[in-house]
Parts: sequence; C-alpha cells; structure tokens
Amino acid sequence: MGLTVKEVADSVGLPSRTIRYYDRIGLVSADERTAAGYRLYSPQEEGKLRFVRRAKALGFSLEDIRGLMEAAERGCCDEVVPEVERLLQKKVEELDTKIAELSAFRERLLGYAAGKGSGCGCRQPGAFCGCLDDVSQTTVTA
Amino acid sequence: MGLTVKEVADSVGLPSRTIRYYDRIGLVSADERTAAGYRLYSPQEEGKLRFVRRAKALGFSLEDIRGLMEAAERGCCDEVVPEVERLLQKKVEELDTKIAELSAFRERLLGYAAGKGSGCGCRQPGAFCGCLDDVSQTTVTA
DNA sequence: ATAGACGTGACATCTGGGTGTCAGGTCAAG
DNA sequence: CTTGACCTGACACCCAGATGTCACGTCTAT
Repeated sequence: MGLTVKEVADSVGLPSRTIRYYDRIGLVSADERTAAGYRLYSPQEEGKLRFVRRAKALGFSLEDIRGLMEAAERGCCDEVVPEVERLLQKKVEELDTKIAELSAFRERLLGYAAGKGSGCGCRQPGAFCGCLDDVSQTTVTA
Repeated sequence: MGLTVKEVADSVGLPSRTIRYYDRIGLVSADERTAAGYRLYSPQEEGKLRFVRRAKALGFSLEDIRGLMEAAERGCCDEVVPEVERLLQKKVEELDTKIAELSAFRERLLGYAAGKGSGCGCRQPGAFCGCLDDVSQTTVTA
C-alpha cells in the first residue's frame, strides 16, 4: 500500500528525483518499502511533501521547513501554529523591510526620471557618472 | 593615483577579498595598476562598487547589476533610468506577489489559531495530520 | 522472454557568491 | 635591514538545493 515515488511526485508536483533527495537528507522519508526496496509513500507523507513544496514556494528554506515539521511531530496543529506563526512573522517582516527599501529606491529613481530636468545632467556617456550611486543612497539593511 | 584595494574596500564597505573577486569576474575591474601590479581604483570605480553593494543589498543578483552597469556604460542616467526602473519594477512585483501569498498563508493560520474551536481537532500528536497542508492551500507561484 | 518504464544507491557536477589557504612579492616605519 | 601590514595569483573549499550520470535491479505489457 502507498504510492511509489513517481506517483507521489506527480501528485504533489515535484520531480521524483527531488522526492528521493528529500528522503536522503531526512526531510521526508518513506518509512515503508516494498520487498524490492521501492519507496512507498503514505497519504501523510504525501501531505508532508505537499507542505514542503508550498512552504518552499513561500521562501522558507528546507531547514525552516524541517523545523516546522519537527514541531508538527511534537504535537498537532495547536502546538504547531505558534511556531509557524513565528517563522512566518519573521518572513513577512523581512519582506516588508525589503519592500520598503525597494520602494524608497524606486521613488528616488522616479524623481530622477520625471523631475529635475532630465536626469543628473552629467552627460557623460561611457562614464559611470555616479548618479546611480547617488540614486541608491537609500539606507539599506544587510 | 587612486585607492588601493584595502582603501576602496573600507570606503565602500566591502571586504577587499570581495573587491578582488568582483575584479576577477569582470564586474568592476581596476583598470589602473601600479608598477608592482597593485590595483588602483578611481573615484568612478569606487562609485560602481558602492552601487554594487547597495544594489546587492536590495536583492539584485550580480548579473542584474552587471546589466545595469552595462546600461550605464552605454549612456548616462537618462538612458539608464528606464532600464533600472524596469528591473526594479520586476523586483517590486515579485516581492509584492510574495508578500500577498505570505499574508494569505498567515490569515489562514490565524484562522486556525484563533477561530474554529482549537485547531484542526485531529489530536494526533506524532502524526502529521495534514492540517498544515490544508492551511497552506494558498495558491502559490513558482 | 524481452522491451521499456521505472526503481535503487553512489558519486560527480552545477549555480551563485563568495571564503580559506598558499606561496611569494611590495612597501613604509623604526 | 628587518618587521608587519598589505598586495598578487592560484587553487581549493563552502553553502543550499538540487541535477547528471552510472550501473544495475524490478515490474508490466505484449
């Protein structure tokens, strides 16, 4: 009983190669095998893999994901949610910061593009005039 | 004339090792050298390096940055701004999408945490009950 | 019984963005 | 004239997250 690598791969939308990789690194292991050694995935493991795929798409590292799933092993949703929430909060904050910085950068660029005559006025094709530098004076973290 | 690697490194806030790396990969090269072969950086090159540092902090890849600087070589700011704006727009859109997805994910989590009784109710510590999977049904790109 | 799709582990390789470590050359100060 | 900080190139190595490629085993259909 259970799905083969290929079946579960098609089902969750990851290459079977990657599924085997996740097994190898101990992220999601098929703990059942056929007599011939073929991996067999239970619906639960399929769920884990699906979770991995989505969390990965959201920008979590495999280590983050490992942490989340270990939390899930320790308890069920009631215990997991705060952990997930914490990591998620961190992610959201990171992205918020990044967005803010990019927006500021963009504003400055638009200022250059639209306002103050046309550009920096240095008129030195071929030379790196420094106005991009000037434009990027936005304070940036990391 | 010009700054040595160490001087320019301290000035722009990058390790001298990294400056030499950027030279090696042809991102920002010191085209002047002393008789002994020491790199010498002009204020323009210093400006480029500063730009690289900031753009990197904003999440651009070195290849993106290379493209931006090539644009800068072709013309000056008037020509560069649209190019930068285009890349920047793309970045901002990527991040906006990501933020939206994370926020949706978060909402669902909060729904689990706060609403509907307490969690998914499956009460199966040690089992991956699938509610995280359920919670992450948010449509996600890439 | 044989072709072809799929499975296995093992090992190497890739990308991006560097860092560690050598072995040796240079330069300013004391 | 030596000490110590800096410079040079070359080569190896690191991380995450896979992917390529072998060589060989298995399963299903015809």
